[in-house]
Amino acid sequence: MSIDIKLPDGSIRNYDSPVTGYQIAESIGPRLLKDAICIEINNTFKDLSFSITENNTVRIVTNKDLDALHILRHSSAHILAQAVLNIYPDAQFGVGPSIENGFYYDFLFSNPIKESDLLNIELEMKKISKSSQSFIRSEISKKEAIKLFKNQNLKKELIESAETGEGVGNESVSLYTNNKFVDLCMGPHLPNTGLLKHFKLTKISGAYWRGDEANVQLQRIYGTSWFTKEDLNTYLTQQEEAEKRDHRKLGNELNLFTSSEELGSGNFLWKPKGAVLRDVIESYSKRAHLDNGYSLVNTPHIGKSVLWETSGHLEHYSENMYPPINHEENNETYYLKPMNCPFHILVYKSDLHSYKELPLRYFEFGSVYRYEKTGVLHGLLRLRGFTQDDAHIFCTKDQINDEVKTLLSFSVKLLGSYGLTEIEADLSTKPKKYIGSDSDWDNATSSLKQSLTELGVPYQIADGEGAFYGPKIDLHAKDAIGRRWQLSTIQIDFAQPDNFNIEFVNSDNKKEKPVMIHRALLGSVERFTAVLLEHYAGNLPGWLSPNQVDVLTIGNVEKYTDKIIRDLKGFRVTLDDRNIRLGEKIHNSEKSKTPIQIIVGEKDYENSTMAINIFDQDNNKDIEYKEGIKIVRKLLKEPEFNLNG
RNA sequence: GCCGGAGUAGCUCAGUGGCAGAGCAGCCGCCUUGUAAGCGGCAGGUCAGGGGUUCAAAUCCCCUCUCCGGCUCCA
Repeated sequence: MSIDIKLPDGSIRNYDSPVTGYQIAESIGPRLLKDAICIEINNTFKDLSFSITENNTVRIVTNKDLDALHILRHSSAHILAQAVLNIYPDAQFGVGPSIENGFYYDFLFSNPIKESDLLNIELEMKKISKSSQSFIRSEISKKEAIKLFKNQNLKKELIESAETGEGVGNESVSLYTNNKFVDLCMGPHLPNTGLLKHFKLTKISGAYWRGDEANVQLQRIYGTSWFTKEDLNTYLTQQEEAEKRDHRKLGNELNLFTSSEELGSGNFLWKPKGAVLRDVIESYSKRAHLDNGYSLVNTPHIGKSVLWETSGHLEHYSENMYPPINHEENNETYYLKPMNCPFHILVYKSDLHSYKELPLRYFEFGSVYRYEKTGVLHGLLRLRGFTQDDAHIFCTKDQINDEVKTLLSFSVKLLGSYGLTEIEADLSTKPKKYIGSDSDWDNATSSLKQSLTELGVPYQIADGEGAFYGPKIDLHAKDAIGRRWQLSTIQIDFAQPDNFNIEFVNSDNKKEKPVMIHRALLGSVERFTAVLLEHYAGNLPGWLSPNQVDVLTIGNVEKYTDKIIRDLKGFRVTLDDRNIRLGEKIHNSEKSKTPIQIIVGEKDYENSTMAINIFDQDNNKDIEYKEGIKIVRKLLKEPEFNLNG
């Protein structure tokens, strides 16, 4: 008996049945055998030792393959657990998958371990790696498995709960053994532990058992693992690069914003330079809105409780709302607003509307307050008080299609103006619990889908992730180092028009309910500022930079600098005419990340020239005056916003 | 909210039970300065806040606040 094995290049090799991945790799070449990690067969990955008994197509996965990294990291997690159990024999171990860039394993220790213990665990892992232990797969019955893991309650629970996954099948369970360490696992694994060479344990954290807040909290150890030293170093360098871009660090260094223990968590104070940056960001967006069919509205920060009862916020969202503000004398209760929509609806309701007016688009930079759990707060990215570039569009059902399409294109253009040009979308569809008719949902969802397709925005479907009152699109932007940030959200709402009973008069002179579209494009101004800072690593483009030009003098050229500052009126220019060396002035200017330095001395005054240093470019000396001013103005020009361009 | 780590001058940080420190920034002088930090001096502290242990606490213990890394959450 023999079997034919077809390889990805189309060639067919004949073997005596059964044949393993090892044997196939070996028959092709010693180099391949050395690099082989596992095999892919019928779209699943199997160990090299897996025995193939029938004709099939087989791919040898090598350490050059992206899929192999996943295997490496999964095996790294096993070795981590093995090391931990060697050092802490009474530790309980839970689950340990591979994740992006690395792996983790969850443990329950009798005494919590500390970050400083990681080094010791890492050394133990290195020992295991050096001894090159083979990973051997076996299957035993559930009953036997429970006996085997009699001292491991977490493992027992995994086996007993009988969910498939983590090596648990219906009747039997799959195990992997290396040396004396046994773990439940579907595999596949590296051929042996010796292939784990370039790794690092990175952090330690808490994690709920099986992801449920009600369960015991385990200690999770994270690590990263790679096939080559270069890859590991590249990753670690990238991490450092990301740290340098941290907006909290930059915000402090560049004097943009600050927090205070006395102020309380989740809110920031904007210092003069930061406030300028905010204002530039907001002004640009506001102009774009006003030029494209939006009306500006303005609404307060608090509203009476009846408003939040009508909107359903008190029923559905109260956990995230600040506690009520009671005015006992007047027997009134107010709430800080967690969203702007009820106020915009009140604006809508204050007039009678004709179908001829629709769509009506109300826009506001609305500050909202949400009582987020302390642990989730994160710089400007997750706050308790923040400002949405919020708008609510009131339109007819027939107008949804056009509105969404315009909106998407508006958002992509707007984000692009700030320099975020790589946009991807998530389309969230009908959840289990929802209101409104199925046909409304279907129509709205297909409108969203159609707009994404027509505008060529790549998207994924987030099945069942929509809000209970309507489907939505979230836009994500990729930054300069490839991170994905959620920014815009476009949400169709069938509920609020009902809750507030808002209407318009249609062409038959009948009252009809409009549909509402909620949308925030930058998301929150605070969060957006943080994303821009991280995207540009603090080196903001000229038009956004809080300070645009530093004029640095050599000697006394007051008349000349007066003229320069006059000719750059309207731009944000700072003069440094102190009696210190030029090198120091340049150093200070660079440190503050000012994009342009104009340097002038007496020679320049006499010749009517200037030197211009531009961020990230070669320096230019002896530029003729008018030419220099022209260059600077051009560099600082804000991008044009043209929706149809 | 939960687990773990941390909080020392405006900023970055050193200081593990025995006198509160450095660099930068600030202020005052000197240097007249042409492409990434001239020189000298002065000033700056509730060691996050409160309680405890100790002859003695920035340091050890407890509580609170704030921050950091995660988990959970983000209708």
